[in-house]
Amino acid sequence: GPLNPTPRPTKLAVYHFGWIRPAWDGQPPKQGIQDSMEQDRPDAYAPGAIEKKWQKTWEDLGTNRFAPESLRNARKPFYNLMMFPYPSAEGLHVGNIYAFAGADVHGRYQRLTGKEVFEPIGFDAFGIHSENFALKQGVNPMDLTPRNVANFTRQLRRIGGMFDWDHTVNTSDPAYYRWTQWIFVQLFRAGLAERKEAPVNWCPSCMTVLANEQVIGGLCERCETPVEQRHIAQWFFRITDFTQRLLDNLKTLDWSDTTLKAQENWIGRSEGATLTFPVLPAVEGAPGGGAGEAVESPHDGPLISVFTTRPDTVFGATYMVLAPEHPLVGAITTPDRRNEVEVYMQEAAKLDLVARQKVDKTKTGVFTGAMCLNPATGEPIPVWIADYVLIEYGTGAIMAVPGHDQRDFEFAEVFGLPIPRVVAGPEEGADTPLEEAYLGDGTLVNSGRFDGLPWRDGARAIVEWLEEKGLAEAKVNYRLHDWCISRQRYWGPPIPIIHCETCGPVPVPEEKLPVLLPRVEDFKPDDSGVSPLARVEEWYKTDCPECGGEARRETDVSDTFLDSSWYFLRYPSTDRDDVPMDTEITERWLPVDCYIGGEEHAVLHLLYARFITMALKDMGHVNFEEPFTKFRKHGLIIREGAKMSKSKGNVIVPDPIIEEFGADTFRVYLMFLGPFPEGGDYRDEGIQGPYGFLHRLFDTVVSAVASPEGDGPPDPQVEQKLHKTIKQVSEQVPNLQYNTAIAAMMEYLNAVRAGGRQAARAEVEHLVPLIAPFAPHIAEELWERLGNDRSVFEGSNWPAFDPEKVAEETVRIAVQVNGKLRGTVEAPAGTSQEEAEALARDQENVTRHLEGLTVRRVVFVPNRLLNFVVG
RNA sequence: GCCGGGGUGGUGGAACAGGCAGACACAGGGGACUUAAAAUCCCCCGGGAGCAAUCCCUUGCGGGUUCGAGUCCCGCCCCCGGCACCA
Repeated sequence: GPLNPTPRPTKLAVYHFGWIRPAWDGQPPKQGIQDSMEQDRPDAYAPGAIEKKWQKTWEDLGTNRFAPESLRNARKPFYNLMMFPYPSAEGLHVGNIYAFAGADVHGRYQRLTGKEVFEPIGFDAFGIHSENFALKQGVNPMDLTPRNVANFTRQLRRIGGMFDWDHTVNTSDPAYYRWTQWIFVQLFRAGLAERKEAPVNWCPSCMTVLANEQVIGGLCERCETPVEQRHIAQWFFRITDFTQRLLDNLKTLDWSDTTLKAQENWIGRSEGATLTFPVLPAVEGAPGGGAGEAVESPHDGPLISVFTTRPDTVFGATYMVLAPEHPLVGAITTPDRRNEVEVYMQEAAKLDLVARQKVDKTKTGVFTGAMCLNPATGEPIPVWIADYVLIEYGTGAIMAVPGHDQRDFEFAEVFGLPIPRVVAGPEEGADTPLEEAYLGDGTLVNSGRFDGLPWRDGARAIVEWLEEKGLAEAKVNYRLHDWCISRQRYWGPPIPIIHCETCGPVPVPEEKLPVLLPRVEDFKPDDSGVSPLARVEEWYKTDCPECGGEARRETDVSDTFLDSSWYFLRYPSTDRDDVPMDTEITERWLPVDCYIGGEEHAVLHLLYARFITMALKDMGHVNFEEPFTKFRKHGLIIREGAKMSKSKGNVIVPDPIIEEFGADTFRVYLMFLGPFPEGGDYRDEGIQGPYGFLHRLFDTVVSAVASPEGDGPPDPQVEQKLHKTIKQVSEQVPNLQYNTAIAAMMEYLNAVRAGGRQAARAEVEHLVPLIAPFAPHIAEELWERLGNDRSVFEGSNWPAFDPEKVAEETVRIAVQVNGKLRGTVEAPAGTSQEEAEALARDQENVTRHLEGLTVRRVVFVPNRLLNFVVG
């Protein structure tokens, strides 16, 4: 250690495996507070010095770095991925460290079991977040980002993760976004990227378009400003072409259940039918229509088609509703209603999404004057427009069944429309009045020849019946929309398209990539609906790659989520600048073996990454379609009852804590707070526990090495406990049950030191690799002091337990009388019921409770419990 | 409203597959060592009764199944996260 300085090692060109004894240059590092208190004790735990020493050793020897050849030839590859951070100006926060430490524990564990673990980290540096911060500070993001990245890198090294710094990515680096643009071009060529004018979510504060996924309850997810609707030409990725595959593949993934469920809900599959309602010609006076007879043939007027999940209720459809934006509104509105309809449409357009989507808002709407034929009843029904019908879902129009849809019920009540019953519950008849929409199970009533059918069968029969007339079609609808990737901002990869008046949108040829983002001092977005790049004429003026004529570059940049949708594909191939992915290396290392990240990305990032991977598979660029074999979410760190945030003032800055206690202690503490997948409650004093534990561990191992008694045999009971501990930790660590694994090691160390006894080396040496994933520096130091000349992480140092030693020799059997504990007996394992009963009856407290009572039954669970049932 | 997850000491949290509730740790109290501190070590630590042995109560609430329920079933209450006029 620092006390035995050895010559400075020469940097060895040996990567990853096969390095020789680590050495250190002997310069005493700057000491933390705890270190300085220990400076007069030669064998005291000095985390600051130990951590400096080992970080330098790992760095000098390239312990965690892969040479391209090592990547190519790996025999037991394990790709351990964690979600890369956005490099904020504030630096790493505790939440980042929690996530990275937890993922690093997993990677280090895998490595201790002999896997070759690739654990990269990078920076999600493009995006509105960085840009807004740069604007606020009046700095150019091109200057700010490298500073933040440098600071993050320093902090990341300090926490002792086994990151491969030779394979890092920065999404704002042209060497990276060149390939992000390449992906855009591939999608364009495959017909998966298209430009269309569409109503989009516009954040008036961020002054850009947001994807649906970035609108939370009608508010911008970033600044919580109410989102407006705008119509702009945008680039969309056709993720909806993959909907069913994205849904079906979920079954094949080893992911957290909650994450799978979130994806499933987001995709939002609904089964139902599209039904067609013919609009009746506007006739003066009474609207026609032969009552009682179903429509027999399609007619030549406009048709309104609706999507419904309840075609069985079509007999109860007493009116129709179109979304105010529905294209047919203008065509069908009768002249006398035109003014009122116009006014309503304008009102609806003005409302922002929050106001419009208020569920408890009183229903509003207006009659268009048009009538439709209900295809089932043949009755004319009025067509309304109302803002509770959304243009973006289904067909933008509904058949309203007030008896069996609560929203329709409320609307019908406001406007005095009829509310017939067409489904009757078990206790109900055809005429049972409706107090509210009836949504339960039941059979059809008031539905002509379908009366009496259970509603599911009725639905099928009615669709078949209407299908024959060409008025219905079974249909599956999804909630998922195409992914709008255009952003009218500066800090992102320019979309690699050139607009030519004669050729239309032309992709920038692959060999001309990247389209460099120019340095622009005035990058403030404005309300114009176009990117600040549209103000840089010398940049956007260009020639058409096809006809050579004058053309204009696309001035929008792409969504940050596109940057992060493929970064894991790039990491192993960063040695190649001629291709996005090295085929051989990609086949060897992907898909990712284990991905650990926050649940906040359960739908956005994970869905986009799956989509991009699927698209690349179809185009032949990769040979798998699901990028993450296994995904585990980590929890959140709570402090003072809330998620850490600057506004709540409950943020913990990690650097001073690492300075005072060391990264090892901090890591162990974070992992000990609570179950990793659930998170935990950060309490400042709590770090004392893990600190004391590592301290005792250090003292115990050092004294076992130094003292002559340390060479003696292990105490049999301690040894038994050791094997049980190895078993427990080996089962829990791979399942991310870190808190209980640490507790087990603490318990074991307490047993080793019980009564202040001298520990034997044989009792503690296996503890070192067990703690190594959590506290890698102290583990290396102790491993060295135990006389090993190679890293504890080299080879397969994870200890095995001896099943015979795990088996109990004596057991404690609980003795109950009528289920209440009245004593325990110690007996050899495997003691029979008769023997156990005899032992139990020897106990005074047991006999006292049996006295004068008849034992009716005895329940015996071998090695665990004996229960006398008396009465 | 719908879909997840949860409710256990002063606190964070343990508890295999229905079998000794409260592991491990923090905070608190007492002690050893020390001029003093740090570090380390030992003891106590859910509530109530009792000198004690011991007994009673206790896992959000109310029922149930069982020899036995924190764990399973039924009905509630509350908290957290996600989705939400999605037809």
